[in-house]
Amino acid sequence: MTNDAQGTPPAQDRPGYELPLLLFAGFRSIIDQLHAELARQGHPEGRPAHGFAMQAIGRDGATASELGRRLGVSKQAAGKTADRLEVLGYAVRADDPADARRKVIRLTPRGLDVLAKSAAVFDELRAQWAAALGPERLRDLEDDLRVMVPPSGFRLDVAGWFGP
Amino acid sequence: MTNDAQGTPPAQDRPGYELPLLLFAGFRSIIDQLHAELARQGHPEGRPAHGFAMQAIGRDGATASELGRRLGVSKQAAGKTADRLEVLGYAVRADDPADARRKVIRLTPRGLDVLAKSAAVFDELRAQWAAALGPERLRDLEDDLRVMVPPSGFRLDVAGWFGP
DNA sequence: ACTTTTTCGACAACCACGTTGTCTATCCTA
DNA sequence: TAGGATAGACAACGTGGTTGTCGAAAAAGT
Repeated sequence: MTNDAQGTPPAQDRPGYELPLLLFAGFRSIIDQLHAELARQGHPEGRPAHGFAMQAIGRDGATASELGRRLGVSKQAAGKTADRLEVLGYAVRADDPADARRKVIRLTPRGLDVLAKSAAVFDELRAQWAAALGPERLRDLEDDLRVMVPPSGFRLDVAGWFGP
Repeated sequence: MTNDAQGTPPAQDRPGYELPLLLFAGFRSIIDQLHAELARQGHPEGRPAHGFAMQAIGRDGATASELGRRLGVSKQAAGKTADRLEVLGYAVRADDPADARRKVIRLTPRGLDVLAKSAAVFDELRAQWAAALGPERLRDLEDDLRVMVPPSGFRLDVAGWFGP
């Protein structure tokens, strides 16, 4: 036995702190490239948070409360994001004739365009990764990540990083 | 040739948008577990941003300007973070006798304790990944990420997500 | 040695994005 | 029909960024 005692962790060939940094840098790199490309394609205003919100709104629209639940934030925060999307021309709010309380947030054609372009850019970026890494290694990477991440949805409350 | 034409991207077996989500979820999962464990070990106040800042301060200390450069944020933002670390008891500021302008931010024993505990938890978490995935696959994952992320340092300006 | 330029820290104003709490209107149900 | 749950608006606040300005101190150029 070389170093499998139960005291200090055995033979960490690599420091553990690098893993989250690499994951974040990878995420950050993709997002930055996406938005650089979107800016080039006529959408210079979008921010990552808007992209996630629009994805969550989807083609069918959503109310602020629903959006908040999907994004893992409060309905007030979701409402503010919707305000911003409205100002930027990516979404509109409409009354729901069936329920006078609800105001459905729907994407405008411009918003749907961002969504479509984003999907295309994401695919293109993934293809670049596949070309650099090899398709099967990228699949492995994705599979491994899928194993390790909790199945719960993706929370986007990056403001206070949790905690009050 | 099955699908290597240069038109539309060939046979995207997987949608590209999942990759960044998985990367972020992996990062988020590790960070959340780290802070849950740190809270359990007597540091319930720490936020991810503080951890990164303390890492950047290091054992030798740093000035606000240096800290800002290391973190990729303005010196004012770094100064605010230092204020917060000071309030939380993780850092202190001291005059530099050699340069009356500089005020060196140094970690307190409590701050160094967070750093040490964080390193241990990161190692432990990485060991969990290695156990679940297999050590060589985890190494592959890290290597692949290292290939894809730009060599430039890790920017932590998560507030406005870039842009004004 | 003396001016000019750079750097540092502080202060202020502002913005983005989250939080809680409260309030009213509306819908659903017992 | 009364009561509870839900939607959205509004306010106050916290945190973490950003710019811009300023004075003091160090460095650099004559």
